[in-house]
Amino acid sequence: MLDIKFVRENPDAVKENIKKKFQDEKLPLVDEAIELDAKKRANQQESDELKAQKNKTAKEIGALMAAGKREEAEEVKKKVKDNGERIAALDRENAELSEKLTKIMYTIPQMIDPSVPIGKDDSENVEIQKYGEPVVPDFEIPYHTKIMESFAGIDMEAAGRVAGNGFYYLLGDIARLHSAVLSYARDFMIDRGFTYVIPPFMIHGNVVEGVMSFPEMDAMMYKIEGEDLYLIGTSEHSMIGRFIDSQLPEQDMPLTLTSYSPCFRKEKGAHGLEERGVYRIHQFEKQEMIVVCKPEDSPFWYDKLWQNTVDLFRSLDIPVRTLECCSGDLADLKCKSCDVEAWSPRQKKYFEVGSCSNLGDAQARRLKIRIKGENGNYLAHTLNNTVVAPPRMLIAFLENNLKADGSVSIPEVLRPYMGGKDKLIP
RNA sequence: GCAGACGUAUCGAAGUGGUCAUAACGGGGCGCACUCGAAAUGCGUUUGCCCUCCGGGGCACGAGGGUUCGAAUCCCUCCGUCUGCGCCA
Repeated sequence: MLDIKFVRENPDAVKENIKKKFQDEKLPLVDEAIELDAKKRANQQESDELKAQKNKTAKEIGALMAAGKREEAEEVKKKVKDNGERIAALDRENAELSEKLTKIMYTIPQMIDPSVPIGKDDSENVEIQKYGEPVVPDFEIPYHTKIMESFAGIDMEAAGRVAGNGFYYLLGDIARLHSAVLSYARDFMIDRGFTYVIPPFMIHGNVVEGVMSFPEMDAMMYKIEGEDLYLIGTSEHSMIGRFIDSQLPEQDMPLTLTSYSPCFRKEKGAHGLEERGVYRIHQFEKQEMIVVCKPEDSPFWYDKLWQNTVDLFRSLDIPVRTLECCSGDLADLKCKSCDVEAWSPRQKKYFEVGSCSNLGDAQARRLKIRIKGENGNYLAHTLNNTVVAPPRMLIAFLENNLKADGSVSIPEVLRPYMGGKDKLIP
């Protein structure tokens, strides 16, 4: 979300930004917003003036009453020009204008970072880094559910009966591997100075509205019946929600947090052939990183964040590449983002395992997350990134560590979490 | 979940229809003075948002409504905290 002042003063830059994101249909919104804003300000001024008058008169009456001049007070009372209705009408109209304006402001995309490559859609995303050799072994890599089955590690059928499509039972070593990856990821981030957090897994509607757009909410969030509670789609929701309407002391910056949570998503929309198994599911677990920092520090943290994910995957012998989102593929609230993708030797291509975003001050403006500095307050910058999100991550893990004999080797860093085992044998 | 009490600044807290909102009183923080330095003492300072013709104006006493010329104060709804009881991993 942009600052309306910025839009007012730089309408051309805002329009240029919209064009860069190939959303020309949104161009008229800019002038609409400016018009609504002007109307709103004029209204507020009139309303404020009337209120000033009203306050003044009420005070006069008060002074007379206090002085015991009851009759004079009654006189002034009679003369009070009742502007109440006019004030109420103006305020009501302004509430409507504000609502309309906010809706538009939510729709106008964030200014993208100048470094973001221009492109229409994800086909024009740009590879910025590649680590490890994307090996294609000389034996066939089965579909990930088949690998899991060879260890008696998954029961999709029962999950379907019990909870429906999009759920899973993980069993035995595969389940242990799942927990091991999360524990390892947690410690990996703690070692890098992040504070471990377990947040609420359900949040109120107003927090949901603060952290995402309505269409997103509708497509993702599960609501608890009869309660003002939603299951979180990612811990980012409750992690950022924690700072709603707060002023953070400047000396505490940056806040570097790593949170664990289960994630629940409706995943409305098409499910392709490659999205079977545990690739796209209604429930998964995720270790996440969140940074709240001063505006000038957010580019530094952005690079640091996605690099963390790359380092983690490398330590597990999984080849990865990092793909920067081009302007057209960038979500409206983000000013820069990239996906970390892991190599799939079965599909012979990379697939997304993490997503790193710099939201700039967009979330902070919506949620009023400010930093209290020596020279006044200013909006914070917020960033988030996936550390690791199993069971999807296990797909990459199993495919890359599978040996010809059907065993799966356990990288050294993970062994302490797997009871010392160096390989899993079917 | 039930019952009672409470919600005012950085903390404790006063105010119960008008001159009481930067907001009494006290603590904390910061600055200054005294001191070789510190403690003690004294003086000063210590919210955020919106609009602005830069003179100023408006809003916020948990949140939202209502009564009134005027609400921290009276009424209604909701939220939260504490205490007791109940229930529970």
